[in-house]
Amino acid sequence: MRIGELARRTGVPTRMLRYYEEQDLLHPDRLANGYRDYPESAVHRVQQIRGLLDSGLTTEIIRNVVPFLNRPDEIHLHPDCLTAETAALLRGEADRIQARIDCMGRNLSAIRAYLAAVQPGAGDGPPA
Amino acid sequence: MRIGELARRTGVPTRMLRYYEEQDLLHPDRLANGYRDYPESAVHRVQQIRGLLDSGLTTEIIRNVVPFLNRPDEIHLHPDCLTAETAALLRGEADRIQARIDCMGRNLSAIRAYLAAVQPGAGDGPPA
DNA sequence: TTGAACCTTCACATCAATGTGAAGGCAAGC
DNA sequence: GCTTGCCTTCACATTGATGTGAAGGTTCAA
Repeated sequence: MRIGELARRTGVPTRMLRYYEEQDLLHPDRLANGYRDYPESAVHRVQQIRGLLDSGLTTEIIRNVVPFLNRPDEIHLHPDCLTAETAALLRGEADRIQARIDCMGRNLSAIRAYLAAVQPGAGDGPPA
Repeated sequence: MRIGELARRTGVPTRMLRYYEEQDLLHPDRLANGYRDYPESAVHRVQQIRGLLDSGLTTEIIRNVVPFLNRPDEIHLHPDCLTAETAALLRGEADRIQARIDCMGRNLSAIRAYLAAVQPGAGDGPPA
């Protein structure tokens, strides 16, 4: 598909899709006329990128982890290609993501606890 | 304590501590000479702010939720002070934080699954 | 063949978070 | 008193992710 359709289907502006390509997060083919040509899987890929970006990761980090996020049915990288350094880097990123999740989880609990204490029964479905 | 000690104890530069104050995330008292005077609890508060910032939240969002993150033993806000709008806003923020947690959790799982598939036993403790 | 709706690249603007440093006031010790 | 180290405010620079728009090529359909 071309860039406009991908933008429509993901809600990500074309400007950003080109930026992600510049940052080596996407690698669309080119049609004869120079237009970018994205595979169907790009929709999922873009959603992953957006989620990671929204979660505070930089494009540099995402560039490192995104090759490993493909669906299992896509064979894309042999374990042989995974150097020890890359694996360590990946584990490091995973740990940092875990720390963020933990941090947000703690704070979220505090917020929810506060809301529950102040307005019991609100937000978790009506009591009848 | 003064700003220098807080910076040392949290690892956050004084520049940022002043910025967080400007953003209404911190409200230190002032000594007679104009120096900022932080309570002991500011250490924890700053760590919360850093964690949320690292998790991709903006200072605006943090400003909205941070008053409700105090320890339960600190009575700081009567339920009366919580307008319906504030509660709704808070629930909205909570939902967005939840969405981030979910998103990061999915990506984290994918990364960990990949690592586990490629290097079973690494990172989860030695097999003996 | 003209116009609309795509696409291209390029460039400059913006915004939030942060770095850096100048110019100067205050406090403690020598 | 002077130096040293802390603090103050102010301002300008930078970085990463974006917005915006110009100038122009390509379909396609009326």
